[in-house]
Amino acid sequence: MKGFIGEFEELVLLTIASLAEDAYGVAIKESIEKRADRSISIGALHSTITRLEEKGYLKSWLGEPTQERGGRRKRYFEVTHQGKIELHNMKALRDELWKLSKATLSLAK
Amino acid sequence: MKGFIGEFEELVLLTIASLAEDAYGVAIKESIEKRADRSISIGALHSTITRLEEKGYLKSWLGEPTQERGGRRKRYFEVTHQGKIELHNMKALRDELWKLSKATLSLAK
DNA sequence: CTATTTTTAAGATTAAATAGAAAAATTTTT
DNA sequence: AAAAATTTTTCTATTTAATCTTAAAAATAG
Repeated sequence: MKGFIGEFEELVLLTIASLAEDAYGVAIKESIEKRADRSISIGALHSTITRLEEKGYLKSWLGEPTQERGGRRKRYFEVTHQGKIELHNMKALRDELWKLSKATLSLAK
Repeated sequence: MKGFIGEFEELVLLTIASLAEDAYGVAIKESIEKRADRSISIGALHSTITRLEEKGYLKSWLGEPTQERGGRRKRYFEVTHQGKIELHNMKALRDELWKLSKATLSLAK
């Protein structure tokens, strides 16, 4: 067990958090594609989600069938407490490094 | 060619930026270990650095031999303009997601 | 030549991407 | 109403890329 979170794993966790009540596969995919301006495959998303659940950073449950059009029941996701802690840790580290590098990383010519 | 930066690649870039004038292998390794409280191998660091140079996010040059103890000459690193842009993009996306998820990600019980 | 410091290379493991099959629900057709 | 087709979504298998581990090689000083 290692515990580190990859770049895509972190993006998925943050997106799920931002979607709150409506975090299921297809909505997560569309949200990432819109915000990150990057096209992702649903398969890549799903295998990442499975990995995150195994690591204990994500939990899920099946929703009730909606009376809209067709379709399989949605599986909803939520970031666990442990997942939130990891996200906070990663943010704290990056914020510190950005603070230290502010001058160096300026894009001004 | 894809262009995405992995979790460790980003950490390395930020650390190099934060070290400014003294960014060479061993110093980078020690800085990461101290700040991230995570032990890394020098080999993992160097293969990541090589990848970042190939992608154009990092440039390097050999330093002069120091007249201290023995040892090979140091190779110094610097984040390229392209690398800075990538770091800025990643930061902007995460900042946005954090802003949207603030309530959800609170650690309060 | 020996000890030190650092880089570099090779091989194994884990994360992420691609491609597409399988399920479950609704709608249309016979 | 049963069968077939359609829609929406989840899940599986395989390949490719990122990361880790281990250890060898190179350069410098004494």
